[in-house]
Amino acid sequence: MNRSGEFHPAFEEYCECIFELGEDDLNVIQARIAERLDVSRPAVSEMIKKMSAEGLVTQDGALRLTAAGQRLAETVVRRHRLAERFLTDVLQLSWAEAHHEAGRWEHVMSEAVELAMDKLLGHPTTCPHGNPIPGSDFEQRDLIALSEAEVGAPVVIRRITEELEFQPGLLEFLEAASIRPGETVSLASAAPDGTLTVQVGDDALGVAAFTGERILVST
Amino acid sequence: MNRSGEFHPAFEEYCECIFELGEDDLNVIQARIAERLDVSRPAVSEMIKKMSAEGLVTQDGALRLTAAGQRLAETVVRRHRLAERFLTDVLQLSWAEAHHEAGRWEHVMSEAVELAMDKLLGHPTTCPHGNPIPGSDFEQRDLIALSEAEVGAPVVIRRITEELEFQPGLLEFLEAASIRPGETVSLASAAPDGTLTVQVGDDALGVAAFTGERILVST
DNA sequence: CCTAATGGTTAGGTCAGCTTTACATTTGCT
DNA sequence: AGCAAATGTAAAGCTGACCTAACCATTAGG
Repeated sequence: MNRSGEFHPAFEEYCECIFELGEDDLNVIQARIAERLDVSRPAVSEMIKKMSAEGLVTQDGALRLTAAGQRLAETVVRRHRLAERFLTDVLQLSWAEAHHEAGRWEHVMSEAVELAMDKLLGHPTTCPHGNPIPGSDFEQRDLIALSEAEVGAPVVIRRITEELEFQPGLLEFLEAASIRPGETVSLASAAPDGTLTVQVGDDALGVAAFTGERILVST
Repeated sequence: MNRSGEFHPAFEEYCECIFELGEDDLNVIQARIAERLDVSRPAVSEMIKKMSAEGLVTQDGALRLTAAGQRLAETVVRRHRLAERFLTDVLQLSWAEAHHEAGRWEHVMSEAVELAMDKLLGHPTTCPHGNPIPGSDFEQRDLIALSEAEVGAPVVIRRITEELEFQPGLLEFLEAASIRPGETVSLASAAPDGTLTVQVGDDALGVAAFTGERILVST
């Protein structure tokens, strides 16, 4: 396996997870990693220890990726999101299929493939859900949560946060309802408990508070 | 991992190996598998026992794939060769890169990807080295070994046998020398020990006996 | 300020897929 | 037929990545 120096699916998976937790503005702690990767806390503890020994993370106070860890994480996330773009744009898979597939591809793509795919796709800056591709010339713009949008005002969907990809079936649901980057929608109403009613073309759609806070839009 | 019923990289690898040994008209025995997969004979013995229990192979007398084993093998080989085609034709990787990459992709591609890739590529019938893609409408034609060709007579390269892909560096060498399916070459001479001199355009190229016996051509 | 929940770690165990060493068979000649 | 080489298998052990049970440390609120 280990043909090219690095390459360690488990380390890659953990680095990616830490990276994405940071992206989602969540507390980067072992317990969160355990949840996302669906493994026990001891498993994470053990793994972090090994990664620490390998110089991928530090644990002085907070859990942080080292420069090497960051590099590895960005590589994996980049490959994941490029793969997703390829799978949806070229092979016409659905979001959900693409997401699962990419979760395996990311550990298997070589640098040559990464480069070739990037070129083939015309150097995309985001994955199909709008999350930025590390290393691309993605430009940050001011986004607000869908739940923060003004009722009645049109907004453009920009990004479905990585965290939502862990909600079973949600990607399929959002894709089917045309809640995807680039679509213009508006808030029909917001219930006191945070549940939203979103107007998508002629259709109204109920969106849970948790979800509404994790869909980013521009005004 | 195991989301879709089957999926067991090790079993896949062994089934594929058995399938390809058969393709190459070699004795399908554990010792050959051990060599090809670069593992110890006991490892193979153990694995075969498990695969036997899973109904993938039988061992009554000769080692044989069952119907289920054959199906799995064909799926993996099909994915491998489709991936190779994609990697060379679309992503412009070299043979050698494609071969290594495909060796990982084959275990990671879903059926959806397999179908989409097949369509994208226009239902190819062979991999870049000319080996047939299982499930495609590949048509067997009469081929002879390059070593059997008549000296001076032009022949068309059709197939670089799977066995040669295990010779380190050979794929790169052949590709660089334009020994690839579709090319017309001729035998300039054949030494008594079987070593060939092949005329490729304006260049002459020495080819080992072992290699010459495993490159198939049509007259 | 104390308790309950949350988070990290230790200890001990499992499982897959390997390894080496050793031994028992085949096979393939001459 | 006889013997060396080639092949299969048993035994014991390793490693990576996981698990549960149990325990301590920390945090957050009422």
